[in-house]
Amino acid sequence: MTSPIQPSEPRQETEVDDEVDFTLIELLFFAYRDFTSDPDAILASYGFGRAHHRVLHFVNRRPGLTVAELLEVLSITKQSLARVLKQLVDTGHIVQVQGPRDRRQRELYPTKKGRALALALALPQSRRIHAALDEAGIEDRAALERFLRAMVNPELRTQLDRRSSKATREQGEEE
Amino acid sequence: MTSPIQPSEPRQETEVDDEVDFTLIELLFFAYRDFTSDPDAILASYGFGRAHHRVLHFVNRRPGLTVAELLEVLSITKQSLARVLKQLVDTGHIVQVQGPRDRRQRELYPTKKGRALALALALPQSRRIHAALDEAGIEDRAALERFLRAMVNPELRTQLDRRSSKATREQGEEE
DNA sequence: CTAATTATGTCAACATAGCTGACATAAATT
DNA sequence: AATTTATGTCAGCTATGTTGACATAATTAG
Repeated sequence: MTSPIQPSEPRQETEVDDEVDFTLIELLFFAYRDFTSDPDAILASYGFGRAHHRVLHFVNRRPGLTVAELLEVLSITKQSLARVLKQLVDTGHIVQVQGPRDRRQRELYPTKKGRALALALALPQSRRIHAALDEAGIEDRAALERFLRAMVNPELRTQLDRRSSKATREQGEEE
Repeated sequence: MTSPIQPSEPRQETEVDDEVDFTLIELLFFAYRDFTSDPDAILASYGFGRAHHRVLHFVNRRPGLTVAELLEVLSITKQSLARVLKQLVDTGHIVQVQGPRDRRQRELYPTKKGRALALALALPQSRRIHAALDEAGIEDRAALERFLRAMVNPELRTQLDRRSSKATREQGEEE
């Protein structure tokens, strides 16, 4: 068994075996793994999974978006959405309203209950983010936002800004 | 169609409806979604999924780690790992070596083929990261690393630094 | 007005990747 | 010699995604 040659100089920050940034790849993996772990306990107590979380999040953020718009943001099929959305409607977290201009469309709105759950799920994630910003001593939050935005496929970046144009329209308070 | 009321002042950066940082939550979601999308096409052509990617990544990064260590890093059960690992072994991407001190253990090593695939999968991710760093004009990469590290649960941060302690041990070249 | 298209819903079958529980084996430890 | 540990394996279940086919109602095009 040949023992490997020890390099005379310590390993450089830039890995030798690659032109590939394994460090940041791995940091993203771990950061996101724990970031998504926060809401899981809450969801489990509702019998919900991450799919419900994503749907509720976007309906809460873009009230009045249509089924088609939601499918586009989530990049899933309508059959996948159907099960999860039905449960959220049945449990009174989301309501479907016939579109005013186009009555084929179903606009999706969170109920009070839905907004409360969306907030409860977002809170630990928000806390984690801010604790990390503090701990890391991040002064330039805007730079982090720019970086994350730049990680998104250019053709999909419109999804980032596109808060619902209907967000300020009339919303009958339901439930 | 009632046209929405235009606020007299533009929306503040700090959202009004929440003490919750929806902006960064959503940016993390989209950034990670597209970050993980890169390797999917490659994996599909091998008949592999993201589970294979994660296993191969960590075996490549921590050559010689044991099955138990891999389970800990991935936070999955051995039954979940079994199917995926078996496929990677059968296709010659990973080899299992009986542990030298403890012969019950199986140390996992990537083959040349495995290393090549791990690199091919990591390349587009690394390119995306560096393009984003450039585009966002990130000068302080260390700050980003600190932030991502701080996002990880403290008790799990040891996983970040723990490059395999056996990485420099003998590795017979196989395949 | 009729025909075609669109938005949505639904049924059925399937794939992937996770899970629990139970049990087996070999090696190490007590 | 008995127990514990590391791993493997079988069986069945769940969550979340997929495709394909078809139905309905509403809008749009001709």
